[in-house]
Amino acid sequence: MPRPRQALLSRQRIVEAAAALIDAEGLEAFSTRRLAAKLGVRGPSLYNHFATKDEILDAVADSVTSRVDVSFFGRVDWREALRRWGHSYRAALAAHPNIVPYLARGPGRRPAALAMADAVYGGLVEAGWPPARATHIGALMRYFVAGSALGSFARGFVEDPGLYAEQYPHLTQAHRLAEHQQQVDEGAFRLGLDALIDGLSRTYEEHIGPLPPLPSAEPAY
Amino acid sequence: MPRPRQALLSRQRIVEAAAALIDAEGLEAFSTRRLAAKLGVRGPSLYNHFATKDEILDAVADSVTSRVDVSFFGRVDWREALRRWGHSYRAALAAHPNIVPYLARGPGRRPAALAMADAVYGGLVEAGWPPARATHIGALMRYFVAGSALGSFARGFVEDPGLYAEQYPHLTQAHRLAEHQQQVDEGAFRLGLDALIDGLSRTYEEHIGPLPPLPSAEPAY
DNA sequence: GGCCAAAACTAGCAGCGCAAGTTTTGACTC
DNA sequence: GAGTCAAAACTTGCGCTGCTAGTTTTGGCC
Repeated sequence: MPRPRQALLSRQRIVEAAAALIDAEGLEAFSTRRLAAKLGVRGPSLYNHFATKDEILDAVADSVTSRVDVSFFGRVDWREALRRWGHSYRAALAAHPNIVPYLARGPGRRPAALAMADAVYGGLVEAGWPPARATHIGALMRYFVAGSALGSFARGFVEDPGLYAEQYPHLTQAHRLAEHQQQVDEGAFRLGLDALIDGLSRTYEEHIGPLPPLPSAEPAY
Repeated sequence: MPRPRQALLSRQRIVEAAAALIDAEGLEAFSTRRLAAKLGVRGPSLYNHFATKDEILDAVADSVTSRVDVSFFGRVDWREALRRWGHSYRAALAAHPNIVPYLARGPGRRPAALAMADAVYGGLVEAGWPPARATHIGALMRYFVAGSALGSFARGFVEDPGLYAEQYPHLTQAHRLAEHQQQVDEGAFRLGLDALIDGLSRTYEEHIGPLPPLPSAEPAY
């Protein structure tokens, strides 16, 4: 087939199909030929729109990042901003866990990732954090969120009671973790995020200054 | 070459060479043929010792995990145990960052990973944490450590001042992050780990009971 | 109406994981 | 000591991979 009257492909169509393929089958199963087949086209046609496979992955990664909400930095108390950002960030990544290892390479030249870093860093500095500490907080939040979205903790345990019973005296119930996967993973994330922000608040009070009381309820235990 | 008088390969030799290759060139560049070449052998010979490529990766992953120290769980205060474990865990993973995405799939059936989970969970329950919370703490620590070892935050920013100057008002210094990569990444990890443990301590006091004072110094700011 | 870039194609390269079958060696059994 | 068998290397080959090169047709612009 030579050039068709109506273009079959577009960057957006490719990115959407790529994201769907990665979600469904994982990063390793994602190949240019399989992606092309999904789009009704032969492999090399993709190279009319992207220079390399990595460029496609970059575009998918940035479309995921673009769904993270950072609008509240500079608008609400930094603790609350961090909390909302954390949840939004995790939700965006957990919706596409298979590209998280790729995302974790850092912002590179991806505009959405850079815009997110800009908003977070700016908001923290404005809130009184020294620049070096603002950098650290942005980094440690990425560590925690990326780690939590990278792969389920609960699903990492095999559903085979016999495996644990013998050798691992405290893991006799581990085979049931997969049943409660979402509660375990989300509960752990919430506990960690609340603890993190709580701990950072104390650091702030010790080294920077008093914090206003937060109107919101206590973190759920 | 038929069967040699002295076996050229062994599981241990393969695992060591595989770890070195992954460290040097990354998970994607790691292939059975390249690994075999490094060992002075043709690709398929590896299959006399491992059934699949994944089985080799499993063995590499477990050898990394086996270097994490969990000996202090049940022997020192849980806060101190968590702190030491966190640092040991991160050091082990950061020494081989390229296999972290593979490791993050969870313990599976790898003995070192299961032994680590067993020690941590047992120690936390013994310290008074309810079982569900002990699970959460194990999970959130893995999130944080794996995220921090997965990829440098600092190196994720391109060393190109021009990229940031125009569009990202707060990132004018981001191009210099790579210079201070280790300080940034380790500083962020330390700040986060201390905050995490601090926050968890308050949760403990609120819901479980009083904590003894810790003899060690305050966390460095 | 002529020209050129765009967007599809086919063919092909070097490398991939791994299965199948071959050969030689070493250890064990009688 | 002879016979047997598994172990550990090999070669060959399949279908897959990312990507390059060159081809054909189309549509928009001057």
